[in-house]
Amino acid sequence: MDKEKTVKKIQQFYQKRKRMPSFSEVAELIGYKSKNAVSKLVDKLVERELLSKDEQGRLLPGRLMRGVQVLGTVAAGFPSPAEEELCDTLSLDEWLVPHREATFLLKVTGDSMQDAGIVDGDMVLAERGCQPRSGDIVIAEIDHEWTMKYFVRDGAKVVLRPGNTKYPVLVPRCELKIAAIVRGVIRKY
Amino acid sequence: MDKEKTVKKIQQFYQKRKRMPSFSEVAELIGYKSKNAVSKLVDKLVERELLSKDEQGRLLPGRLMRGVQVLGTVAAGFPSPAEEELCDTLSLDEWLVPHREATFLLKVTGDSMQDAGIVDGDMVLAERGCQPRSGDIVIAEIDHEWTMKYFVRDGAKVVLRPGNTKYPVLVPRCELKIAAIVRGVIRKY
DNA sequence: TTGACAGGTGAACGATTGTTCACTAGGATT
DNA sequence: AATCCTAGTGAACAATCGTTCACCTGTCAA
Repeated sequence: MDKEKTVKKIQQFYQKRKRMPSFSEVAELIGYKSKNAVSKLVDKLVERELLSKDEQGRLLPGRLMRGVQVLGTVAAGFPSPAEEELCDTLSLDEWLVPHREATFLLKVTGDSMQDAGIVDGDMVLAERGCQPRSGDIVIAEIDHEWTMKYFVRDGAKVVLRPGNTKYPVLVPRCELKIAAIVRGVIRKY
Repeated sequence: MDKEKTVKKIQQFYQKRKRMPSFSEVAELIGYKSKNAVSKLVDKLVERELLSKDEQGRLLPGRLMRGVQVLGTVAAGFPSPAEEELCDTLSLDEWLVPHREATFLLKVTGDSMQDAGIVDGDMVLAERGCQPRSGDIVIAEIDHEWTMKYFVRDGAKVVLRPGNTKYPVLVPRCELKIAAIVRGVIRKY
């Protein structure tokens, strides 16, 4: 049986059932009648690092299961199908969210950050409990009002600068609380 | 044992081991000495839809395992911790990538789409094999050169319009191939 | 023709799975 | 004081898990 076909079948299984198949299930997937054949096949796939196994022998989902293919750049030309094989794969969840507990998603309204490429309707990935550095985009409460702005430290003074020349720079009068730092932007069409 | 604590322990286990724990493992996680207690506890968590089970009784990873919290909008004010409990969670992979096989990630170079909020260094999620509609952003080969532009249909004529007034509209001379449609944009800081 | 070898079958193995039963201890209610 | 209910223990159960063995085919090289 073709090894690539097997991996694809397992990928489909994983996507549908949200877990890795057992050896018997793999046998059923690719038409084998014996778990042993699967065992040998899996061992070879593990050797090639296309799959990996538990300490109990169970199959583990690797990057091939969750990820999305990563190709080159647009301007540099479109990669040919032959090159795609060599490319890496990436799990969006793992890539964008290193700390699940402290991270949340926020919908953006308004155009006050459009020069930063963040427009109305975008989703913003924010991480709580971090120390902001000058230049970071932050979710902040300034004088009892919530906004998303650039965090700029100018000597001892701290201001919030919008990413749009239409709006003024905000200087905190009585209070400034930084709730979270923006770690990523997501837009869906 | 606190039910929320249990779910969090399971979440940690899932994030570390990339699979759901067995009942014995759950028992070890939360300090039980009997699988039966776990069985009853899990049944209640399933009733509350905090977990779900296989047809074989095994635990399945739900949205709680993969997802990121979704909060409200920035301009509308920052939700209080009390509200967060009610909020939904979202798996980025499942949300952004409905068709894994046909989707890939591309790095953006240049500023030809900056008015669309796509700037240099962004990652773009593109889907192969779709019919583009007028107004979609596409990855295209025009006269043997690859670019990312708006796809605009004007009667029988088709042009590629950049998202930046600095650049001219592209009218295909000899050939225009649409390779993929841009489904999403991802930026990481 | 012979030998080696990869690929698959089928059956048995111990280990671990989720489920189920009987049972105990502690609170709360009646 | 008597009752009910929840929460947890411990042991037994069939089912399934991954592994391993002997065995049967082809195919390719010597």
